[in-house]
Amino acid sequence: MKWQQKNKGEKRRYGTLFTRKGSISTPFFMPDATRAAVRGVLPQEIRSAGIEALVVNTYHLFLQPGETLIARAGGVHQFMDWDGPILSDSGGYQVYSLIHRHPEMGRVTEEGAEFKSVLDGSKKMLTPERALQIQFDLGVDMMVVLDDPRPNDAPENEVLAAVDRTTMFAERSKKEYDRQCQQRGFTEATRPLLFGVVQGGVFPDLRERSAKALCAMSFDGYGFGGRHIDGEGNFLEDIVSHTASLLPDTVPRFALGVGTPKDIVRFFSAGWDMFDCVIPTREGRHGRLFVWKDTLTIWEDDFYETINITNEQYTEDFSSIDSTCDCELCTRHTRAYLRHLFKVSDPLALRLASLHNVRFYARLMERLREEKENTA
RNA sequence: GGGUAGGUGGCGGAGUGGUCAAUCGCAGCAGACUGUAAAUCUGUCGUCCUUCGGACUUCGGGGGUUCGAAUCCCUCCCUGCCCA
Repeated sequence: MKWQQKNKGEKRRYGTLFTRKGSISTPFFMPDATRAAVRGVLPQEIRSAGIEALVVNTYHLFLQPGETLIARAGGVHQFMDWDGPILSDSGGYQVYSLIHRHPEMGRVTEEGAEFKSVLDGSKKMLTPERALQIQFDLGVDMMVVLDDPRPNDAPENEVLAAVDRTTMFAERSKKEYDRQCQQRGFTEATRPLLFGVVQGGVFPDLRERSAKALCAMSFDGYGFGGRHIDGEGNFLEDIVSHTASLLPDTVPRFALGVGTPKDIVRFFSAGWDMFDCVIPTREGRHGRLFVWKDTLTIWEDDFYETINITNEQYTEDFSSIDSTCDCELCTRHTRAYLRHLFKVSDPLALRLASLHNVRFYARLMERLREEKENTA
């Protein structure tokens, strides 16, 4: 058993995920350490913020520095100094963000994803098998199969084809996974977890088709693939709930790339357990800070707000970013100081802001777990 | 003292008779960001008016030429560089 739910049968799920690097209470959030670093922040600081697991990226580490080097370094944990569980995304998102959004950057074929490297333009082939091999070389604890996400405005026939390709990729991935486990001598207790990713875009029947095919392969967990918002930014509540309902309730559900704090709460309420997103770090680097509205519970819609710290109004604001936050930034510095650090482009600004937002996300997950008695 | 290059919007710096309220960069102001091509990108950026629009005042100062001047002429002021 890799995941155990404490409140069986309920939609909002509280459980424990067991990985070979230890167990984690769900729901939980993983900051993205795409290139084996949570941009600008030390692993120790991430840990102190209450984060237990990270996400690294197969495609990016494959390109640089290469999985062989990381293997020689003793694996990605040792390489980046992170003891806790690490999940690697497969490069499937890059199929979407690089190839589908910029067709000149590559193409997806039946064989796999053919990328034009973002570093030097050279051709890089990522087959489902290769993606798995790389993840084994990285030495991560949770793996994701290569998938083929499509934009939500893609026509149904295109999404159907992507679903079937994702299914085919998943089959090959599973086969390669079993082969690798055997070859590397992993036991049931030491093997990394493998996640399949449900595609199907905005079409319920395609989500069903995808989930059904994947579930037949018995993955350790399933991901919500593609995007959960439409072109206007509306949350696709029905698709998110529907997709969760298609999955077995005995395994963890991973909402890939989710999301804003509000979206995470929505996903959780729809039955999802694991999250990762670039928002806390990227938006932190861009000067947007998450702040609690402390009179409200997280089940209400406006439980937080964001402030753009570079705005003029904070020039002489000597209060803390969030008086209820226990991060380095909030306990020791003022809004005016952080604004100043951004204005003079000091790297410290990026670090403090990222760390604060990560702490906000970690605290959000704590509150999701703590405030369960308030669930209706 | 002689020569020479120049003085343009907060700064740097284009433009050298109309299409110039004036390219562009920086700074400023605001917005975006969801499995990271992101310390990035977008908008705005003389003043005033509610606007896709309009009005007004600008290119060192003053005067002039012209239907029309940041651009041409005269004059004054100022700065850099070179020679004494």
